Amino acid sequence: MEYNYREIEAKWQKIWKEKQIYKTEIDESKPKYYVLDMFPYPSGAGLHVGHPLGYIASDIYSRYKRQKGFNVLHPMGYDAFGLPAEQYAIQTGQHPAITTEKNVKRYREQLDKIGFSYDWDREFRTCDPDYYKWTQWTFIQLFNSYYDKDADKAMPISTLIEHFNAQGTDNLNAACSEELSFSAEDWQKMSEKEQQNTLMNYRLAYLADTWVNWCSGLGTVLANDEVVNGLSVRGGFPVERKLMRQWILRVSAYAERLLQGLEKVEWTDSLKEIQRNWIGRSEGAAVWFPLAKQDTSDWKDLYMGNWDGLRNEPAFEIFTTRPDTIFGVTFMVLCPEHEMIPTITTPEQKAEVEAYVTWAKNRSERERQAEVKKVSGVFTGAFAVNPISGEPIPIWVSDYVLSDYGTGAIMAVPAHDSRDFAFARHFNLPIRQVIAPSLDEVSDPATWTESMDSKSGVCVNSDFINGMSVKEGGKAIINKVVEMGIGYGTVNYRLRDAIFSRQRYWGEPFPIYYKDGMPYAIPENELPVELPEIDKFQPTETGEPPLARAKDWTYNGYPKEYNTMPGFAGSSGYYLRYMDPHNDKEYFSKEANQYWRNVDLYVGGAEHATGHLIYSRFWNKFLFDIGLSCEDEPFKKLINQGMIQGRSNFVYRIVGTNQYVSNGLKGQYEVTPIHVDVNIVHNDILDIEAFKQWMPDFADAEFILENGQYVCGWEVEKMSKSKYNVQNPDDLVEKYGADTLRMYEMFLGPIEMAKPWDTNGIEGVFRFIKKFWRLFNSQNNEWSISEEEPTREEYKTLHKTIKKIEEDNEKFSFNTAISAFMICTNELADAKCNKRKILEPLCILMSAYAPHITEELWSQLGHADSITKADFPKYDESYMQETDFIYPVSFNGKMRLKLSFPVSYTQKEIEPILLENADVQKWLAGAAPKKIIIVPKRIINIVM
RNA sequence: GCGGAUGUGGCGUAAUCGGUAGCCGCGCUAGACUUAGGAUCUAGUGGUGAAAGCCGUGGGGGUUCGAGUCCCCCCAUCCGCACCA
Repeated sequence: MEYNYREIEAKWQKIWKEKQIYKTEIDESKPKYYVLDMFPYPSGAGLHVGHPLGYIASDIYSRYKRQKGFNVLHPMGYDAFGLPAEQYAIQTGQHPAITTEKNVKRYREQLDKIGFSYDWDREFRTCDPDYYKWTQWTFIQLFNSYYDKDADKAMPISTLIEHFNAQGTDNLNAACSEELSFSAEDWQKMSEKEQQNTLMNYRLAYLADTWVNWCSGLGTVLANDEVVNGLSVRGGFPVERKLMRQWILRVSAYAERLLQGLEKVEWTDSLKEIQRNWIGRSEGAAVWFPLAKQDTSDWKDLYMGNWDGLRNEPAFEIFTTRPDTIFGVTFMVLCPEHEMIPTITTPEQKAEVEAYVTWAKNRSERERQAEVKKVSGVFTGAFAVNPISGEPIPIWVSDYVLSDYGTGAIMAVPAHDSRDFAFARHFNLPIRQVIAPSLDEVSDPATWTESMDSKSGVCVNSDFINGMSVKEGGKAIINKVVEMGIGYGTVNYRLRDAIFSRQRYWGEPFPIYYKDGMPYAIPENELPVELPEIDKFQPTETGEPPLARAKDWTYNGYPKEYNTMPGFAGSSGYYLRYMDPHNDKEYFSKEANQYWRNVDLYVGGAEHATGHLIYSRFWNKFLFDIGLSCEDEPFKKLINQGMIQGRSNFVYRIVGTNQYVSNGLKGQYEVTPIHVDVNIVHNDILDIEAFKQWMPDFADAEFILENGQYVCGWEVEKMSKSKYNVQNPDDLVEKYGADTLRMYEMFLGPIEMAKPWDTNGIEGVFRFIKKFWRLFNSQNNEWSISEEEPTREEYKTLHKTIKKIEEDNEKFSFNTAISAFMICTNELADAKCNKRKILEPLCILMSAYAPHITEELWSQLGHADSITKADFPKYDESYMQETDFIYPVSFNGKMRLKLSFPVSYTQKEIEPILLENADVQKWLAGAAPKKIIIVPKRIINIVM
């Protein structure tokens, strides 16, 4: 029989489906292994060859683990809510559910053709009400929880209410938006609304006015990782800052645990580093700088409020990582959004400050980022007091201080901070050195060209901390401010709370209604809150989100929330749902979770480093805290597949003509390179007729050829439609079959490396597959298998391959494994080996890579059961043992010749034979060797 | 600017511990079969040289009997972050 991949692949895909060969159930008799691909968004464009790269790798590993006796969970589904479908709905009026359904279907068709071993019974989509019910349920749990820092976990909000009833805020150590202080009595006296408002300060899902990334082009708010260079990732619309009332998740409460958890997971260093940077832990001190009265100089007198209640008096809380430099503070800077600005600005400065604040607030994020180096700011006219030195310092406003990091106010130390330095130089503010390499190496800051940001050195000009190191000085200052009651050592994180509201239609509705302006959760037994039908997918005329268009969008007469949840809501806990996807009583059963626990291997792109991979870790940790998930890290091992780049081809048009010159001759003309469809170019040779028909412009093109051919130029670029370098997996499956595509994708190189896709190379893998087929079939394409006992050499080839494949599978080195299959096939073909005892185990080895052809051969070998049920062959060391070893003999480290010695020979036995050898003599040329190094079974080196 | 990664033939890549640099493919060259070849098979293929040989893993230094691999300095490319106090 001839190798007919179309027939074979269709046949087995059908049988696997009918027999539900990949259906997975809990099986306590086997160890579990959970392999997951990152949740795909089914886009309208379908898959290109870059997408399945990770899927193929995870599929190979899943199949391998099954062969090794594991019960493997390998599911797939769709992250189906999202902006593209909704944008399309806005343009065309077509419901996003219809678009999504269509795209999902296309994705599924493409995936099915590649022969993946997913358990499709577990498939779900984030837009299924059966699934988003649990997204909403989790939101309610977050809403009803707060973070207790002493217990270091989430706790029910009812516990917090008990605490308030008993002792107010005394002894409370909870994550919050703002430090509050009230007694039990105060609490009890509050109205329900006031109490609800107070609780909002602590909830893990809370409602607050916040500065957001507003994208008017999309009509919604975006997360930080959805904005790049001030433009939306989807659509590329400009993004501005806007103050809006939003749902927010208190992710920051988990910052430390998110950081610590990275120690426990096997991710790449670079990915962990990206997360560490994103979390951005920095140790330092919080210090209150009191506002000064005018026209006095003693600071206790200057200070308008009383000493003890500094926290609540007119004072500015600042955060600094360099408390050791506090004697070098010469001014203070507030962010333009700082609430104290209107109160402290003096009448003379009012107009100027207001103008600056207005300008700064209205600037787009893009403008601000583009002009980071440009110094701007304004003096408020007010002074603060340095509480340690007692000096008055001017208070400035500048947008180099950010409102959402620290407290939006800083103590400026221009001598030791480059940004403060630039600001001081620009506005001519004093610069005072307080850190020097040593006590006698003080210099005049007026002569400096940059600040001294280094953390090594000693404190100078710093009163009681003079001579101390940066570290000691910092500690001393923290002790001092604690003693004075005006500060404390603390840790700040760059990680911000996640804004969770989107002003869009195509997302999960919030299970929330409003009573007296306060949000309340809809009872859990009434979930899901289903997405309503609306007439148009646009905001209302009054600017409300699309859900405001829904008829009767109320709960017991109270209005429901108009916002929907963001894209990351549904993808934050999906891996847990796969464990028990059809459960309508709970998110997932305890039993399923106890068995499957967490994802052992997660495969996907590095682009999710700061989005999905932070949010889902947060989500999982919360579910861990409330006793749902039994593991606090969701993804044990993670592999980032490298991007597949496109390989573009070019033709060169001579400027001003319709003449095209071949690549080798283009230097002689002035030319414009033009992208040409890679599908009409073969091995860089242009199909001229196809080119002429490709576009009307080229119909009467003329060519200047070299050696009778038109040679195209090429370049590695992003794979994109506009560059005509997109490769579609369907076309390749059609032309070569899924097994060849799977193997070629893996053969390209290490999985985590970015590499260009070059379709030319696929022929080599196709040839290999056909050669592999011919091991089982004679030259006349007749099935031909011998039952003869293999030779020792044949066994050696097999067992060498078993060993190599096992090692390579374990380390995800699939490219080298395929090379091993090729070597094995070449050796067996050379030996004309068609023996069952060799080919059967080889089939099993290769079935993880090429499931269709091996299943077909397996069945022809007479097996009734699927090859997917076969065990991984056992490696037998004894076939590797050799009596002789061929030593490379080098002179001064350069390999010159090879000599065979019995492996049992020692240095003493080898040396005399070696020195007598004629070739060795020739190389020695009469000289006596200084030293002879013999590493057993490795190398001989003669030093001359 | 900071952090991370990567540099090996014309191309994708390979090389457990420091031990034969270039495995496996693509492409290319020659040949066989063929009406034909973008099919198949065989042989060759890092550079240079007639050959012996010499030179070769981004560049420069070092350690070593021996360095693609370890150490120091530099260069290039890619990715991430970027007023984070």
